[in-house]
Amino acid sequence: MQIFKGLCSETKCLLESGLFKNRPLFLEKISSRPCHSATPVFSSEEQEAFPFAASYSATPVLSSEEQDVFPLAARVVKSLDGQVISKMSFRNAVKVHGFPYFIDTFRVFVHVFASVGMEREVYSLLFNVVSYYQAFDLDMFELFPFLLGGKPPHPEISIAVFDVLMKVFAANSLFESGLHVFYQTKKLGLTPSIRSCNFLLKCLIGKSKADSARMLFEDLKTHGPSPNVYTYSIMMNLYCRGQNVDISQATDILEDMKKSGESPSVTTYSTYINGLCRGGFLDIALGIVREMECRKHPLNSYCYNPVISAFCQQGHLCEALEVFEGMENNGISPDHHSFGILLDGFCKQGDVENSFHLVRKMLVSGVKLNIVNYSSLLTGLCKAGLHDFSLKLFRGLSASGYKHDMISYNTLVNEFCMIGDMDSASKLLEEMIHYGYVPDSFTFGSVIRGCCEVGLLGKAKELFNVMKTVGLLPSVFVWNVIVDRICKEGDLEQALKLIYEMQDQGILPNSRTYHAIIKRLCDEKMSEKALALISIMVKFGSLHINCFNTMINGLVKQSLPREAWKACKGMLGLGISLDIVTYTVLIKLFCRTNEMEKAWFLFAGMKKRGLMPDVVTYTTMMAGYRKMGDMVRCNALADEMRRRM
DNA sequence: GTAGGGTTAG
Repeated sequence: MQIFKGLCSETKCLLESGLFKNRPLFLEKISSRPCHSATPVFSSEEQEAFPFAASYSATPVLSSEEQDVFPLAARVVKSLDGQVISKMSFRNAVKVHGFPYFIDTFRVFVHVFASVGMEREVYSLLFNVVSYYQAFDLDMFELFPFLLGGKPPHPEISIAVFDVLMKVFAANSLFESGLHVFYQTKKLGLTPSIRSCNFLLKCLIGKSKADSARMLFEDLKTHGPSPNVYTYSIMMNLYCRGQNVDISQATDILEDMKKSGESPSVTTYSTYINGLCRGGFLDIALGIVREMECRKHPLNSYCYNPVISAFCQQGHLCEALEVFEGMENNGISPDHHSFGILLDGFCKQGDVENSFHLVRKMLVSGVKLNIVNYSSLLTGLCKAGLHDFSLKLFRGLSASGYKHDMISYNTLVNEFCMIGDMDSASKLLEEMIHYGYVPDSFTFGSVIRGCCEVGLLGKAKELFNVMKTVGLLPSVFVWNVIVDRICKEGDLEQALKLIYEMQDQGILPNSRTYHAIIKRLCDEKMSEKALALISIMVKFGSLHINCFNTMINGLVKQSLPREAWKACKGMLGLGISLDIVTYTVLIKLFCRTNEMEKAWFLFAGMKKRGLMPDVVTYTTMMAGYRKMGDMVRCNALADEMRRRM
């Protein structure tokens, strides 16, 4: 065993004999005896109990040769049960002996354990003292000089202590103190271990202290200890996670690694691949996976899962499945996440058949479905219109011992609200409250939208106020639902009033808010006002293509082709490309004016651009030809549509 | 206590 290294053979024999195992006696006595630095370490009974310790019994704990005492005391401590340390209450010991004395004893123990590499015990001791300092609001900065004890540092022991202290501070989110230990350790001419620095870095990032993390990382690169592959992977994760992916910074990490001679690991790559997928660079991500396959670089499910997820999010389930199967063909078994991602993808599309096929595969592979997977299935069944079956599954899960969570409840509540089945939604809502779940913004949003769907605007507004009363800030989604309903009911003035109100409450209207207004203005043939609103909005931020499509559609409906084209050009000028809806609206424009050649030109053009015409596009074209009496072309298009759909 | 991933609305 490593901790026996360097011990004399007699002592080693004694330790290995098991004679001194499970003897918490020593610590208990030490901590319960009022002891001064000059008091002998061992009582007479202890000298009997620990014969080998007797020869050191005259050595004071805090003598001038303190550091020589540590390894000796370590031999004694090793013979005790390590649990003693973790069970020891710093607070109680301080109560018994008083702070000034006990902290001295405590320092000795920390050093004793550090000197023999018993890091767990050092961690436990320091965790105790830091918790005490926190509870009594003491100055953490005292701990560093205190642990030094006013002496020159022992190179190995001090590093072992400060490394753990850094970790304890980091684990408790005491970052200033953690960084202080890092810089003070270096000031003493010592080098903290890169492991502890990595842990501090990871904790900083975990608590959104990105700036501090970056500063620490830069410090490590320039002044050491040199970052290792873990350090780079942690930093890679900073730039690749969450909503704000910074792919250029992430790519710089790879460059930094190259310069420093560190090779990216499969974790570094999988994190980068995740960032690429989240940042919208799916093709590059897939390219990296393929290259890793070609180069026989180690790959695992972490590399494939983000790619599968990104394809699912785009609704490209065929591609997602292809990657999933490709991964299996490469000898990498899909894990629970791989299945979960793909299952959710199928469910979001309401593809019950493929979902259940995958469920069977999961069961065959020995992967047990969890509540997350079942939540996906609940959604899938509802998306396929099988709400009753979804509810049955929901009930069956409870009967099988699964515990529903907020998400599974919210999923079903939301789906029932979406089809306006407010009775079923209310029953579930009551049930979830009965089981102790507090409706959150999502629950309220769903129910408010449900009420709006079925025309219960009064009830929706009531719930909207309840939300505010219980301290839930309605999100922009909830505001939009209300604004949308009010617009649909034709009360433009009230809708605009609400938009001011939401701004006053710090919620910025988004493209969807304005879409509701633009749609209403167009429906009321007030296209000029809608155009004016769009031009104002463009100045404030990017408008979703739906706003332009609704606008252009309104102009076409009002037979204002010139204005429609102008809006279309304006949209292109902003760098927004025409989508299937825009093409369809423009095709409708030409069909109305019997300009079928132009309509055909657009129809062919969209296909050339890779935009697949949908049912609306086909039927618009077909209606145009039928109006012209060209049944041959009309039927040809009907055949083509049947073939493609 | 040196690194990475999946579930709820328009």
